[in-house]
Amino acid sequence: MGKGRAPCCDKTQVIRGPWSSAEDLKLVTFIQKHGHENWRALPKQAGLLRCGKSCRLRWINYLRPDVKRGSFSKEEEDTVITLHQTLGNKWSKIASHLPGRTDNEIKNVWNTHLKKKLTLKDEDESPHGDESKESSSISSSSSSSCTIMSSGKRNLEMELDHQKNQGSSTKRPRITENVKDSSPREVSNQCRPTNKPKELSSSSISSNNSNITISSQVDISRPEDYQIGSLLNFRAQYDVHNSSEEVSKPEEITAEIPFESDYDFWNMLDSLSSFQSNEVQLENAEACQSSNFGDAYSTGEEDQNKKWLRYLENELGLDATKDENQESSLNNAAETLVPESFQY
DNA sequence: AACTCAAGCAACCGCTGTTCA
DNA sequence: ATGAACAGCGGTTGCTTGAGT
Repeated sequence: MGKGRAPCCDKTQVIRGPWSSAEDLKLVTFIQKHGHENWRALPKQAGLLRCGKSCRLRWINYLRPDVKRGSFSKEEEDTVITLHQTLGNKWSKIASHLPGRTDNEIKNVWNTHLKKKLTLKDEDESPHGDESKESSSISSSSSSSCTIMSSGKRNLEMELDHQKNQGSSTKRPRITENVKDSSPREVSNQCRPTNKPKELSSSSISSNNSNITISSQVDISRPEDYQIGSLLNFRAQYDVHNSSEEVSKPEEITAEIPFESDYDFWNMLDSLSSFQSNEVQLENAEACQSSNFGDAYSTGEEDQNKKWLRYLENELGLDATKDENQESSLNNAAETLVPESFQY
């Protein structure tokens, strides 16, 4: 026996880089059917040319149904800041306090936003030594990513653009031509300073489901309940319709409320209304809360499985499903993606 | 319009902890 | 007790995108 560990996979035999929609679908399909008891064996069994680690990461950070996406709310940021003070860079520990957020996401937010904000805050405070500023400085960091925007004007424009578009449900996810990466970026950049509303892709599904996971008693078919539900864990301070003192400044409006993601969410919801039954959502969420996603589905939730797949495929831009035959076509597709030879 | 630069994020890398034979 | 196999974690990298010039 040689010392040292064998590499987790033969790197010459695996694909690296961004995941394609087809790969995502393969992975989700497989995990739904069989769970993920063995990450190392999973890629082979699922017909993926990926390292097991890569599959795991993709699932946990992106494909898992209860993953929440979009910009961090002020409460979430405050939670991260607070927890970081006590836990340090224990991202997974911090993530455990933020339902639906992944350690990777929190780490990124910390490194890109929060660290800077705290640095700025320190610089602001140190010359004056004014402790009383603390709360305001953190809430100015409220920033969520959006406050980082240098220009309040731009922020305001975003908000106005929002309002302008609210009546329209025509905003659709941008389907990139690049098959290599249909997914993550468009979604996660919702907070980027731009006048063009960001569009959702596959991850919006996760955001959707995560909110249900968080607040299973909430009727997600109603916007107000969605709003409450999505923020339930953060004491639901952000009533979109009630302006608190924090939203008195234009710069802070978009920062205070993860509104853009909500907006996208509703557009998406419109287009998917036929799919979104609460029961399905709740049961999917419950299923996914168990560590082994597949187990829940092996209990005879075949129907929901199909719907979930259809939904995912739609989100991934593999939208071959427009009519009543959606389910069967998707199932066929899914079946072909998972090697038939593989049997548990 | 073209270019440069910085921000943001997904994915990778390598290490550690845990489990099991 | 030992070491291999595996999952998980945290740090880092590299690509994409939008803003600024």
